[in-house]
Amino acid sequence: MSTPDGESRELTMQREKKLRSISELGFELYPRKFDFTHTIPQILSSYSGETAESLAAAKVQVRVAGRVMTIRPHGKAGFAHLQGGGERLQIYVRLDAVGERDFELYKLLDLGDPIGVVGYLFRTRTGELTVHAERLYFLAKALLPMPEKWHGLADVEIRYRQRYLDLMVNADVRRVFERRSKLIRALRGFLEAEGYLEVETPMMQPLAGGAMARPFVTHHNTLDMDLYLRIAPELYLKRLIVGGLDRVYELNRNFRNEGISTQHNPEFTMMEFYQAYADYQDMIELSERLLRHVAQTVLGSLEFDYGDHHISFEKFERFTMKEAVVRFWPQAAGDLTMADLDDIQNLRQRIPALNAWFSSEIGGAPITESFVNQCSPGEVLQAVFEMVAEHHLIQPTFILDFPLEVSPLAKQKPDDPNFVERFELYVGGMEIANAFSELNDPAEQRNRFRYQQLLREKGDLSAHAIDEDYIRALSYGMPPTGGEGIGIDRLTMLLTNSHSIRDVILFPLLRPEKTSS
RNA sequence: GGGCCGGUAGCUCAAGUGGUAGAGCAUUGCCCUUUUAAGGCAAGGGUUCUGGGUUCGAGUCCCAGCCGGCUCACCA
Repeated sequence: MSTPDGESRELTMQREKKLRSISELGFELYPRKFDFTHTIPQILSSYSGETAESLAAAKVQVRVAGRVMTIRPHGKAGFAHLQGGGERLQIYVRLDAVGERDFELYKLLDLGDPIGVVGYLFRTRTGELTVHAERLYFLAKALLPMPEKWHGLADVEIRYRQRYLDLMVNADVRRVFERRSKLIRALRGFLEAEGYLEVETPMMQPLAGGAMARPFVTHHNTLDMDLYLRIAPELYLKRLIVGGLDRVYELNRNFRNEGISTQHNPEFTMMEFYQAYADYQDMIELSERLLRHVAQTVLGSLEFDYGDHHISFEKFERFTMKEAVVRFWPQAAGDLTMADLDDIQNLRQRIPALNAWFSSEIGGAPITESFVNQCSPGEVLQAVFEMVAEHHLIQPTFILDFPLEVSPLAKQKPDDPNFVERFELYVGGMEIANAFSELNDPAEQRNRFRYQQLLREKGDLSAHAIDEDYIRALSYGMPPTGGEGIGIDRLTMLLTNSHSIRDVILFPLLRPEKTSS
């Protein structure tokens, strides 16, 4: 694929031959630069309103560069479209206007060649704004053929592997990444305005903490030590809260050595932010304002379509995890009350009926018997929540109050120590954010880590490691703090109506390309 | 890793129940000074993903493998 063979080799040889002919005409093959007066979007936005008459009177001179995307020769004249800045502008090249040498160049152009044009603007008989060329400049050769012009580039693998081709021919792909950039700028702008300081903390960590996931391992030669690519910046950001940076955020990559899916890429972008003297209720309020701000900035609206759904950021639902389970519990699995959820034996007995409903109605994998019997009440509750409620959470919904056992870094609820002050935000059936009142009692934190250590010894590779250095930091006194992480790729998916995370990551991880000999 | 679907010209796709592998675009040559999926005439281009098997005969049927997509699981 990367090295052309067979027929495409022949195409390359044809184009190399043209390149030699272009050289023989006296053109420099890979010139250093091209001075332009306008970009293609500038010409389109400035002169699209002008009539043929006003253009003929003004005879606006332009120097403009772009990639040749269409060629329509007509004997001793011809048209082409140049593409730049995601837009296209037509040029008209005629022998008597550009001269023999430049017209020979026009005839040697291939789809994909970057060129420069000097000329004046006019409208063709069909009314299209066009550059009447007076000089052509050769800027580089496309030795490999462009994607097919009718169907564009459809092969999903090539779209991801050779994203530059995807960007060249699929205008909406370019718009997705422009919007992603705008989204990130809006997030930074919002947090800066709230008095947050952007920081950078280690990507390579001696312990992979701050989340429950399996890490990537690497090695430092001089120190002869293994390091982990971070699964989260969380524990470092809270060390900064201890240090008195009362509002910090980091917007960067995390790495998790887990499966790949439409919602998971091994490296993904997370924005985590921590605010001293706040709790998770404050983070809910902040999240609502933040999401409304970015939707308004990026889309100009609080409402948008996501697949078949119309989503609105006007209103955010709130349920505790237990409320959500009761609310969405399927009739097919019998009646369920809040009281039933407090009785783990009762809940366990209902799993078979729930599994039967799930496999027939939803088609997912059931909760296994060994999971139900081995795991803690909190883990069972979370599994049941994900099974019955998650796919209902299309409109923005905060799920509050998670079980203690699945939340080793969050503070307990004062009136119910089996649950913690934590929420996750769901939109479009996806988990978008995760936040809690940060646990700042070092003794309690050590107990939580010890519990995680037990899970680890039982073989749970994603259980949290004990981080004594972090406990030491907490022991200097961390103020009460609210913290949150927002999955930027998923938020981008929502705001661009993308249904695979690979469509919002320029170069998603792929299996290595098979080498052609 | 499991399930489902797919792999035919450079690209997008066709080829009843097994019977000479085709089309459009792209490419090459010629004609054409306002076209835009420009047009006209002509030409070249294939180990049908790989390896076995069944058959007189396989793009088509069987087995194994490779690659990709979707989906489920782990996870955010």
